[in-house]
Amino acid sequence: MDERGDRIIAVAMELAERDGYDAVKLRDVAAQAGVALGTVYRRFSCKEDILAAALDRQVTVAYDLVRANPLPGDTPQERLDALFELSTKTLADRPRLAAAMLRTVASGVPELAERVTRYHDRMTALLLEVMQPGRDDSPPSPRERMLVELLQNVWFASLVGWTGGLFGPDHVTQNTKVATRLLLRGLEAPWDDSLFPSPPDGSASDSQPS
Amino acid sequence: MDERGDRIIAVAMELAERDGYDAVKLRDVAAQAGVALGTVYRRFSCKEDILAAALDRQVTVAYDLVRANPLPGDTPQERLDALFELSTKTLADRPRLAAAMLRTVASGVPELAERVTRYHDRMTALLLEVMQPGRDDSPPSPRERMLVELLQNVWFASLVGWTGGLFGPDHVTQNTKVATRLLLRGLEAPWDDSLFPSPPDGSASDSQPS
DNA sequence: CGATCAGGTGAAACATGTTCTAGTGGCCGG
DNA sequence: CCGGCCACTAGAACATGTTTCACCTGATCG
Repeated sequence: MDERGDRIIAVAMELAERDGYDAVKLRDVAAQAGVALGTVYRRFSCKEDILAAALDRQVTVAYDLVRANPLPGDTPQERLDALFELSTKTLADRPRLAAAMLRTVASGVPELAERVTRYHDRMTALLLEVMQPGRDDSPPSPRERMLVELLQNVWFASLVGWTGGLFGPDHVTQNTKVATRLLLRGLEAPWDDSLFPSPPDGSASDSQPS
Repeated sequence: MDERGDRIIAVAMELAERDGYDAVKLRDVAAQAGVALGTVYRRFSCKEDILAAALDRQVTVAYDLVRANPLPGDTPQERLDALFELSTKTLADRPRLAAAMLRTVASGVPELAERVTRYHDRMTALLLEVMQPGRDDSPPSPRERMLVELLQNVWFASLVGWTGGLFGPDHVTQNTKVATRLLLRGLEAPWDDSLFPSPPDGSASDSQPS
């Protein structure tokens, strides 16, 4: 449908992949997408909006992929490991594109809040799906929400550290793996539920694990 | 000593605090700092370099403060809570400056790698100091390193979520608090040390906790 | 003293994100 | 068919990060 918008995103991703954020020059994007510069700005509020849209697209693709081909592993921990390893490898294959998209997420531009929220929510849904394959879209328990949020935090921040040159992609996988184990283990024990905020819809909190 | 460099950083912070990242216009910075534009570029490789330097300065101030006035709390957990709460509040008081600095850290610009590393290392030292006040600079154990790294990850990513408009600053404190508890608790149990990579200097790994 | 040099200055020039304008063509309700 | 409207286009215009240039000043060294 939105042929033009799609082409713009695709071209921006190509340019970012090849030569990084600065190489995504909107005049080039417009030219290679076969549209005028004004059209780019009709569809997207700014340069970073395009890359945020690219991220949305990427995570949607990943979600559909995982729904179609469930990840291997008999436990949530194994499947989470598999997911993060796969995702990190995918990003590491196109490091400049990854850096450009991460930078966009962290830019804090208010116009991007909606897209970033969408990205975040889809990533959350993906993690929940991986933890419990085939779950309906029943609301997760507060502790599930928290676990998934913290794992995303660790993964995201580690990726930023990687793109910032602090360490290599292996470190990202490593951090995430350790976090998964520590957090899952930390959640095994009983908890003061006051730690976990009630979900916005006010559903009942889950019971303690055995 | 570096009167000019200091003024440049100070002016950039003022402008960022008042009106955000885009308001840090280098011509204005130069003018208000009383130097020529070329001088700005002699000291800093780019706009983001200035903000990265500002972040370095901020974390150094925080470190000295904590060394001088130890945080309250009888356990590492309590002191970590106090540190993150104080730090988050400090950032939340100047949200635009915080957003500008976070954005800079996540920009992935290679020229910033050194400063970002310095920021990261100082933050690490700060966390270690808070966990064990008055510790000499003996190298931390692998599990201490990992704990501190993961906590930084959660804190950083939550801050990014806040500056991106996903939620308020309370959520940052909340996330960090829960992470502190889960990770500390997760670390109480014995661990397969293969999870924790050896520190770069090759010092012996620490023993299991009782 | 005179040469050299590092750093500073002011201004221009350039590159690119962003905005604006005028014109064009197609589509739609009447 | 007509008039209005909306998306698109080409291009200029503007703002700001970045680079470059020509020149100056003060310190240092021989």
